[in-house]
Amino acid sequence: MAKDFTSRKENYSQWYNEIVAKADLAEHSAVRGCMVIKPYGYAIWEKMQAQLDKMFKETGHVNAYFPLFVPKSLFEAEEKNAEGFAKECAVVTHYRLKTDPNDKTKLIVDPEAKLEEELIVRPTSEAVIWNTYKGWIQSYRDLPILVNQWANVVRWEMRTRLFLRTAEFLWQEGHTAHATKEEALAESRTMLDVYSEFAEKYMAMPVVKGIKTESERFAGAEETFCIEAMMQDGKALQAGTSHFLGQNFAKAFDVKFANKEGKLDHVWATSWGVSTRLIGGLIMTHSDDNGLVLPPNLAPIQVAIVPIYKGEEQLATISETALKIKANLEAKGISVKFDNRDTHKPGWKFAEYEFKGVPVRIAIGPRDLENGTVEVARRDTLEKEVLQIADIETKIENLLKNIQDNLYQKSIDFRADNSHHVDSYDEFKQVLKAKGGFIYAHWDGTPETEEKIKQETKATIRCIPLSEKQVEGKCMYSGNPSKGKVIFAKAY
RNA sequence: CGGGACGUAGCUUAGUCCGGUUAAAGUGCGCGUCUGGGGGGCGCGAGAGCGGUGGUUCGAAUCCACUCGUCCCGACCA
Repeated sequence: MAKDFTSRKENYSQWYNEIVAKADLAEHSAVRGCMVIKPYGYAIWEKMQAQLDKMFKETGHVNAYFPLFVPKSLFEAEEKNAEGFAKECAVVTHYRLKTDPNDKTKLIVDPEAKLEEELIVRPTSEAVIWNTYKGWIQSYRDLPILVNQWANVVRWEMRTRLFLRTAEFLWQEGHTAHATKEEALAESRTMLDVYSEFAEKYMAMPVVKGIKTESERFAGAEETFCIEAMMQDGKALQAGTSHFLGQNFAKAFDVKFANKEGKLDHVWATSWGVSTRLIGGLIMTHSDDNGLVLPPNLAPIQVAIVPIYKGEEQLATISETALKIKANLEAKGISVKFDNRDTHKPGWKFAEYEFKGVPVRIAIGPRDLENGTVEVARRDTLEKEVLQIADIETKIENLLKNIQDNLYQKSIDFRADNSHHVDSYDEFKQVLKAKGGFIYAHWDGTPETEEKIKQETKATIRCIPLSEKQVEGKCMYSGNPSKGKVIFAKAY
């Protein structure tokens, strides 16, 4: 079994860090707060990208690329957006280095090479993009613009954690322009649905779709929709956001179009994004005390085949069977690794695939060849069974589906067990302390109350859930009228 | 940015309080050998000058100052 693993119960943060390190997903880099995403971790990101990209295109979007740098004058154009991100921007002030006259082995910033205007390393791309859209849009015939970009952004965070919060991260950001408010609103809801479908079907991570309160809203947005997931420590993770930007950016960048009536109007906008943070969510949703657990739909390796053999001859015989199974599985679109490395023992490989979260492992040894069987182990439950080799491909295919469903169901159950409804503030504090998780409670809709609850308990309003039937009541804190319950939780 | 902890071989750590020969162990790595259905055994070998800089001292991993970085708890945030 896995050795030297911190358990979730012992120390949840340490457990998380160890999984990231030992499953070979990422490591810290020489640059403060920035990570190196290692091949195995990046492979998960590629799987996510491929699926999301497909879904974006199915909903009519196309990809483009905009620059990393944002001139300060553009950045400051949309006031609220600029203000919201100002505290965490990296700024380029010079464009040249030169040899240090005092030490020929060193370089210094050439003071002669100061930029006339500073460049902001994008924390998000609304500014450059809307400045560009200005040139693309004259008429309603130019709309809508449905563009996505895969990019990196930089937010100079104080405290970073691999995947969950890094100073530089990878993401996609969709930026759309529309002729009407209704269309833009519908777009932001469509993308919210894309995100939640992706989270639930591919990540097997249940999410609550909701609306952010004013204080949690994206800087520059009229409305922020979000998906919120629950991690195994009961804390909430904002897994994706979709913003209805109103006409804020169109006004800031003077983007107008002539409508069918020939009148000029400002364009309506949305933006939406998910990031490498999803990998953090994926880890914290499914993994256990033996390491990473990956849902089959996103696992870079879905099936690992481990031969057990003595001598080259036996390996050759086993390889024949193994390669046949591999080919048949691959024909079904299943990714298979036949691990015939002679440099590691079977037991070592078992352990490795286990903490790397490979959903299914097949072991084939001489005993199996005699009996016409293979040993199949599933990562989610750690169960092993010996199966007849006949039609093994269909059995594996079904098993993968089964694992995917099981992980999702387990997460749904976990969330249900850790969601609570409360009516009074005392009860709220007690449940928050004793159980954590999502707490549904009435709130009077004011930022003041929200802030006070945050100050007193560290819990924030994660969202106003969209699916809940909104039943009126009284705010648990102020006693004032409430339009419906909202979700409180401690968050990442 | 505030509070706390920590930086010694690739990794995990002992040694630091109370300075003193050649810095110790496990694991990992290399070679050989026996092995092979859950991180295998035995033998041999390579590998660090103790995060960095500057001080104190006859002598510094150990004491002092500064600095960089990491982790945890807060504040901020996707």
